[in-house]
Amino acid sequence: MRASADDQLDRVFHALSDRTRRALINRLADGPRMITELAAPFDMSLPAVSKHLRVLEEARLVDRAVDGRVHRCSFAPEPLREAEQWLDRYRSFWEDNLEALARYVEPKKKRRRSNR
Amino acid sequence: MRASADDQLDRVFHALSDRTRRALINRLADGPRMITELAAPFDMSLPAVSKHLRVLEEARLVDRAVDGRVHRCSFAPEPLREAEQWLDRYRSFWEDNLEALARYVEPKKKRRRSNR
DNA sequence: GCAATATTAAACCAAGTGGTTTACTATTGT
DNA sequence: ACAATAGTAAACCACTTGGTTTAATATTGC
Repeated sequence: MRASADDQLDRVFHALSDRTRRALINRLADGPRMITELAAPFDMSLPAVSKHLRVLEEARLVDRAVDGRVHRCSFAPEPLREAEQWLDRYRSFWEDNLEALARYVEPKKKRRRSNR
Repeated sequence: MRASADDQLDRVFHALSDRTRRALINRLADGPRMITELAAPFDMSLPAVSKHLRVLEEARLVDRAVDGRVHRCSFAPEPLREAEQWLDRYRSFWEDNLEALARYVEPKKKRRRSNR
């Protein structure tokens, strides 16, 4: 029943690929919230938000503590670190671009990593 | 016809949510490749890979230069920077976790950002 | 000219997505 | 006991996804 690292990255990036879910993360980063609270600002039904939260939970980006009839959701940042680690392998590429831009507007520094 | 920043993030994270597409990016990071070359290691049909490349192109993660019958694809890193910038707003959260772990295994440094 | 090569197009399919509405369950306050 | 509240479940829908296979198009080498 081994969930591969690829499975986990699939789930995390998928979870992040919807703006409603990104907004939910953003609100949760301010602190735990019950589901009705979380859903309030969104122009969609409560079950719709509930499903989005489930996707976030499956990606382990959200934890849920049930207390009576209230489900209190909290932000679980760890998977974002995994996503960031994947991106990090390509950081030098886009940083090169920034450097290229810097060279263009302010041609002072010397280039690094010109071999591509 | 304004493509919002959210649209772009939707497309990029969606593009990254499939391991085949992540693997394609990984190969392209070694340098431009024609499509047949790119498709070779994958256990799927050429049209399937072609579709994945289209998804990557729509997310602007891949550029294509057509030269005769050969389409040469190259890695376009810029959108990864945008994705990383989104993630960056939450970096302190998972770095806190690393600090917590560090404190646990090697309880020497003092804590920062304990207020959550 | 013609066969081989590189690639997309089109039609199809099963499964998944993102939303709805209408129940339903469980808990709480009075 | 009962009404209100918090949330999920289930059924449904249109659309998308990720794959297939079978054309079709364009270019190249001989």
